[in-house]
Amino acid sequence: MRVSREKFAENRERILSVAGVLFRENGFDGVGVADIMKAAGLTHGGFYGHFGSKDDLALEVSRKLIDKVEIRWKEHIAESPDRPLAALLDHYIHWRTVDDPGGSCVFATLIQEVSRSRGAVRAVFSDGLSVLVDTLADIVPGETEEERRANATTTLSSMMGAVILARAVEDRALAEQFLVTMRRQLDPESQA
Amino acid sequence: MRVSREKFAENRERILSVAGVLFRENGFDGVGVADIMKAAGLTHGGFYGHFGSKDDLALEVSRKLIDKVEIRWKEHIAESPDRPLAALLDHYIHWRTVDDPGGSCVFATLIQEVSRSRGAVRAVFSDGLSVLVDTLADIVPGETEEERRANATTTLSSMMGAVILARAVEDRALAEQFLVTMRRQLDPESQA
DNA sequence: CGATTTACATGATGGCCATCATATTTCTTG
DNA sequence: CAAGAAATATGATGGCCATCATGTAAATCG
Repeated sequence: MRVSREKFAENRERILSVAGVLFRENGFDGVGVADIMKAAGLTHGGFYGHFGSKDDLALEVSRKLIDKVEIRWKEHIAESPDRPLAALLDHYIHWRTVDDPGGSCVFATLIQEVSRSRGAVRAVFSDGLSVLVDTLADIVPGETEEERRANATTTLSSMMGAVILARAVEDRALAEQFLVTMRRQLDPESQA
Repeated sequence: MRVSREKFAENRERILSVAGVLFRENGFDGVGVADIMKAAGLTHGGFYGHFGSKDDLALEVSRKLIDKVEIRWKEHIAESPDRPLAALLDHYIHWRTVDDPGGSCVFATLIQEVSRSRGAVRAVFSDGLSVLVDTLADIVPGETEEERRANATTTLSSMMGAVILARAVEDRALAEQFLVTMRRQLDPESQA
């Protein structure tokens, strides 16, 4: 059954959106094309009218999710010109991030699987991380440009590391320690 | 063709060892039973004479690799009583760790995949992280016990985060930044 | 040394998955 | 409104994978 041009575009977007959630929740390898289409309210066969392959979808989803991270970070920074780092950290180091992987930062969910791969998806992730370092370098403390870049790389590793470990730990209190202590350490002056 | 009792035990160990490398390199889902057996110099059928299932193997490998991390950390600490944290960091935050995932820390390779799962493997990883926090709490700076534990959780997140991100980045210089700046930040006084 | 056990090899089996072929139904366009 | 285009559904297809069944040869034990 054919659908309207408009519905078609809507379906494509829904596939992308649903795939973004499922990939982050279960990994690229943990979700099948049929799962994605079902979650989008369609059947598996129609997939190839929208995308050339699952890899193509993964690439497009990756790009979209990474763009979203960059945009969201810049929004948080722009919205709190007086304490941009604090705003960003309050947003990122949060139970929401830990408890809802499907709606969270792609890097905190898929970076290890992507690091094992070669090809376009890995390149997109790599470039995305580089952009985040640049973004952080504008808001972290430091006397010189060099010092700020150094601070940006450690801050990025630390915030992502804390979320990744908090997710792995079953003891809720310990998970909270990962979040709270890191939040405090990365910007002690301006706590939420 | 039957093999001696001794050879049997050797084979079992080789399967465990080879699986440890392959799992870390490709993820649990990225390696098949046949791959593992082939790498161990055997054929796929014999696998079930050694292990009940692939999941059983994954659990046993996880335990072994986590024990190995704990033991290695304690060795490094014991071998450098004057600068235990520095010794540990020099060992962990290293190109070797980044470039040889198959021989490196299980957490730095598999923690995200495990975090998505439920069950025994996840519990083992969770407990393992807890032990590492305890271990770190004995060697990080801090006036009070509480302060040291806080410091331990952030240190653990940060060192693992740095290695994970360094692996994801294709630009070798940026990867080095992740390592070097984190190494310096976590124990500025005693650099290698 | 013979009988039996047993570790491994070979070769199914069934399930899942990415992809494709075809049919169907609805939109679009003239 | 009719004819063609096109989006999706249904239903293959072939590959991969975990697991199991059976055969075989070597080790163990009496």
